[in-house]
Amino acid sequence: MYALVDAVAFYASAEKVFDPTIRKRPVVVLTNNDGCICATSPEARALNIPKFEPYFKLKGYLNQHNVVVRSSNYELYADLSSRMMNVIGRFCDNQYVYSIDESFLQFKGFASLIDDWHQYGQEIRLAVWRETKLPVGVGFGITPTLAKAANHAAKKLEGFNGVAVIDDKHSAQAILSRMKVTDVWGIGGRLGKKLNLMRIYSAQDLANQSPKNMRKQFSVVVERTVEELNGKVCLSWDEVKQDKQEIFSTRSFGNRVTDIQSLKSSLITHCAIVGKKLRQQASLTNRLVIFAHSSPHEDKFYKRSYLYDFPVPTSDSRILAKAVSEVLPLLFEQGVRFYKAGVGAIDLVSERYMQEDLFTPSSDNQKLMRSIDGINRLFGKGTITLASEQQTKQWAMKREFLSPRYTTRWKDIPKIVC
DNA sequence: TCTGGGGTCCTAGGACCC
DNA sequence: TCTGGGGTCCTAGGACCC
Repeated sequence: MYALVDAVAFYASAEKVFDPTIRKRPVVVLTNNDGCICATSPEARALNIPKFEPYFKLKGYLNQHNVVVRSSNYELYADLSSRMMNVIGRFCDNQYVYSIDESFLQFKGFASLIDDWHQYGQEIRLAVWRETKLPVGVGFGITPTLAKAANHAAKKLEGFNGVAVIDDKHSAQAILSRMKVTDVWGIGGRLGKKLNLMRIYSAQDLANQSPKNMRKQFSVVVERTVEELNGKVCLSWDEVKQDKQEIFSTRSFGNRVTDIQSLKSSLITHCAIVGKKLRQQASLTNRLVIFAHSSPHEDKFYKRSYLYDFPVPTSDSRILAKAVSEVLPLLFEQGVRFYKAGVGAIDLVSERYMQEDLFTPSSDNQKLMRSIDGINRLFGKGTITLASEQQTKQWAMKREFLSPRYTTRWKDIPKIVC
């Protein structure tokens, strides 16, 4: 048995944790640079506020309905996320944190101890609420895809109250026939349109298809989805939590960047982020993509990207940063108003199978990098950085409606006034 | 005044090689 | 009369997710 547990409108709910005055009000949270709306509380959803629309287009409507607007407060969300994940992790044999607000659970030995999954789901919800004040939905299923579907039902369909269980053909059919095909994990708008043309409208319609045929018409991914909807596990636990094949860090700038120093310091910050993520999954990269471009909404779109090949695969942030320094003059052009830049590690290999180069002595210093990761974990992000990250913060993002970092900064700690 | 997210994986098509 | 291979690598764009 698997479960998927995730938070209801996580960012919006996180904003409500330490601010009870907005608990009952519509809340929206914006993406980086206050660009788009990326989370809507149930009250905001009731006002038909769409997700991923540019904020400036909806400003008037939001004001008119007295909607609370917040910038993304990642420090807060990351901390609340780890608290939430800790609580959830107590309830299963195996937990895989799939994104900031959702985790898959696997039940092996635990399963024999549980006789009522519905009740167990409610226990999880209650524990998370009691300890973090975050509302979560719980879906149980005999495959990961069915757990996802149950989770959708738990939160979006009438009559489930936050928990849904798919443990046989019957319960699967009852839920899948009430779901649109595009509500299935992995089926988006484009595929949905094509499927509709084939008279496949509900999730159950999709489950009724022949997997072989779906592979022919679409891809392996759709084939596996159909199998999973029918209770056959295709995404084994190891596959669900597979290592990433590529790791990117990219960001649009708070203000357009026109000088080479700012571009450099942003790119090197991205290197540090990518390096850290590589080390987290014990991977090394053979090549780095480095890119920068102007706004796609501008008349003449400037875009350049370069591939940098390392003689020896690495996860050392300093070596990644050196690649940026080399490529930078080719990337930068005077007069361009840069809108976004980033780096991506592609062609990853496991640390375990690292192939040393006979002629290039390794300058990779795993121990140093691990120590830096440890110090930053202990004393906070940014305690130790590469010097070139620091040179300028001109490019930092815009966050006009930022709430306090209640749990990660002493000066922001909530005060109780009697 | 101007404003438009971030991340991952897959695929089709082209270039190139023998 | 008409016909012409197979593999690898790269890139851009598509698709999906939250």
